[in-house]
Amino acid sequence: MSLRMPTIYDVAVLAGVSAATVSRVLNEPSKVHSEKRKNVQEAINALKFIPKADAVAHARRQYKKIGVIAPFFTQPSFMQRLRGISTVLSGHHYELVMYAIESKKELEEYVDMLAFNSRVDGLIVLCLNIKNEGIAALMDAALPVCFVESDVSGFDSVIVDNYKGGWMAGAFLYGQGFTVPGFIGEFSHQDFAIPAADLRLKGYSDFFAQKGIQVKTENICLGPFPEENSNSGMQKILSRKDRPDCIFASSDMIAIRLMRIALQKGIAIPKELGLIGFDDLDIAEYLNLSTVSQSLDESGRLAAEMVLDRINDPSREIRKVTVMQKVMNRVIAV
Amino acid sequence: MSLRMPTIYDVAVLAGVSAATVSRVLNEPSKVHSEKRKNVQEAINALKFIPKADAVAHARRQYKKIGVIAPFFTQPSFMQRLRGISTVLSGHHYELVMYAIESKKELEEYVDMLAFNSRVDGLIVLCLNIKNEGIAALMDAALPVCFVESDVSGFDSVIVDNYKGGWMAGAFLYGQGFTVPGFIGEFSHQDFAIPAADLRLKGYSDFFAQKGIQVKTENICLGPFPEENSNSGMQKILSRKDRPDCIFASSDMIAIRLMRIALQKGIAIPKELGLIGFDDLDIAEYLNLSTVSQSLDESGRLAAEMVLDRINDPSREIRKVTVMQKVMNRVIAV
DNA sequence: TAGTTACATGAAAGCGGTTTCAAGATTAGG
DNA sequence: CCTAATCTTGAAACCGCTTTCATGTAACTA
Repeated sequence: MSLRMPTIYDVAVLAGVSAATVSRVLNEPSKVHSEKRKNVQEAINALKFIPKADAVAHARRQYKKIGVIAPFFTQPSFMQRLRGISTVLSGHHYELVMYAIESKKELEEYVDMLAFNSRVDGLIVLCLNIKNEGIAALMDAALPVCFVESDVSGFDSVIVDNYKGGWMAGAFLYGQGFTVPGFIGEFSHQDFAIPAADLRLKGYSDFFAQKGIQVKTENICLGPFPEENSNSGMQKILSRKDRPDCIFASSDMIAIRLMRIALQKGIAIPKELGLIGFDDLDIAEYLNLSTVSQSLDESGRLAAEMVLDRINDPSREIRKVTVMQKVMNRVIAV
Repeated sequence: MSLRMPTIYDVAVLAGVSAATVSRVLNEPSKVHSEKRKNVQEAINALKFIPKADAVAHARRQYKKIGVIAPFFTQPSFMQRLRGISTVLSGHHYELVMYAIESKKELEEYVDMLAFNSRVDGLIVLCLNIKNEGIAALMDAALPVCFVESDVSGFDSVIVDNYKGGWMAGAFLYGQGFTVPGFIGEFSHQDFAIPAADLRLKGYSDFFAQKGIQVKTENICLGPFPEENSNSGMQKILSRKDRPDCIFASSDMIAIRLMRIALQKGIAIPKELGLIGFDDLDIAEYLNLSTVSQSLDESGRLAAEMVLDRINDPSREIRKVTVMQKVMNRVIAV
């Protein structure tokens, strides 16, 4: 093990050229005479020279890093978005650095730091409610940012139409002949995260309202989950004589919980109970759960592409993309 | 928006001191006379100076970044490990950068790059089978590395005893009175990932063998999952007259799939069918699935701590930690 | 053949901090 | 009051590349 790794100067000396020339063969080989180029290459190989990413970044003021900030570990859906982001970034040789935030305070600190201390070339913000000061800081810093699930004026965003998603869930269940709608969901209790479930419920209710059907209060069950099992809200709703004949769960995680409870009670899905979730997590497909897909992977991909795009052209017009949603109708085969 | 962000030199000029002094008040305030220190602080505030992380890293040759390399998006368990890692790193102001690998080739490329081009201060390798050249490169680079789930000589590791885990699963089911053991699992088909399921099966079989019971071939169902639903291997096994009375699933994901199938068939768990998974994903608790916990969060935490430790003391002895496993006995309450 | 133009190259100036080292100013010790 | 030890400080080197700019050559025009 060599104590000191070779530098570009070592290569330059060995090849009998200047450091600038070595840099050129590394970055724009065509600009260097073929013969010299060959020498330099040999020197590079001989010394096993590999440019230090750090020094390159410093000189170019380009870090090749994109930050992703999100309350990662609260919902599995983030991971799926991350997958989409990761695919795009690694294809463009960008690093993905995770900032997992867990409190309002943390959020503010991270935003400030990311805005002003030159750590990343761009930022993707997932489902986070950044307040005005933070937004101003990001704007000031002229950092390329893409918001996912929130529409911040002056910034690119990937938008999820939760209201419409709820509407679609309603339409799906209604289309299957169900007429006594129920809802289970968990409203966000974190002040720094974007609330989504309530919008979904709104869309769902409005759909049924428009058909002259009301989603009754007693058929709405709000988390937090998991809770005590035996007398949980889900249990109770399903046990009632006049229980809803279908349920929209505001997320797949909640839906599979309900699914288990229902099956355990001997209630067949979807025969005796309509069920649709929201997200389309991998696990939904795995368990054959019908759900409203919000194209998680793709929303990640989109966000990553938008950030990369803006890095290349910081002055391009602001772009807002609404992600496609679709109902995944899956049959729980027997 | 200022076109140019203030540098340490701007601060120095404004405060009437040298850059070195500014650097000192930033890093070792006690070493600078209180009066000057006050001036400098004021200048810093006035200019809203924030040191560029990049420049600091370059000067200190310390990036404050730990890389985590793993086949992230293949198994949900990685995310839970990541959570443990993330907690520790953010507590120590280290960034977490994800390298998601998806092929053997990618693995080799990333390892080489991480070893020699100075991107990270340390590396955590999850469930990856790095071949000798790669190991040698890491060794050469003297990069602090911690392997999780593989024991590489000369490096710190967090080890999971999959054989023992399988054994424990067997003991659990046997302890509940089950005597016709079945197994479902998915053997790794990726040449770059650590195979775990087969070891678990081995431990499981050996436990029963030692009780004079054989895990019959026809009661073993190997993936890949998901497969065609109606005539899947899981379905078939559960439909047989002489079906096993208990099942060990090599991962929670597989277990919950089986759980759904069983409940749907009206087979009560654990009354009519014993079931235990492996991993203890969040979802296992959520669905009340009994499982062998491999302390995912903690294994992440441990790995992160070991890497940080070694960064601080590169010459400390190699450390191998075996992660605690325990059976989580959960009752699927009615 | 003289005058341009295009190409190839190296010196030197960044990038923005940290850290060593030596010197000057203070304080302490005798 | 003099010498030694301790504090404070700034100059300068350093981290390891990229990139601009000026210069020297070779290749093209007219």
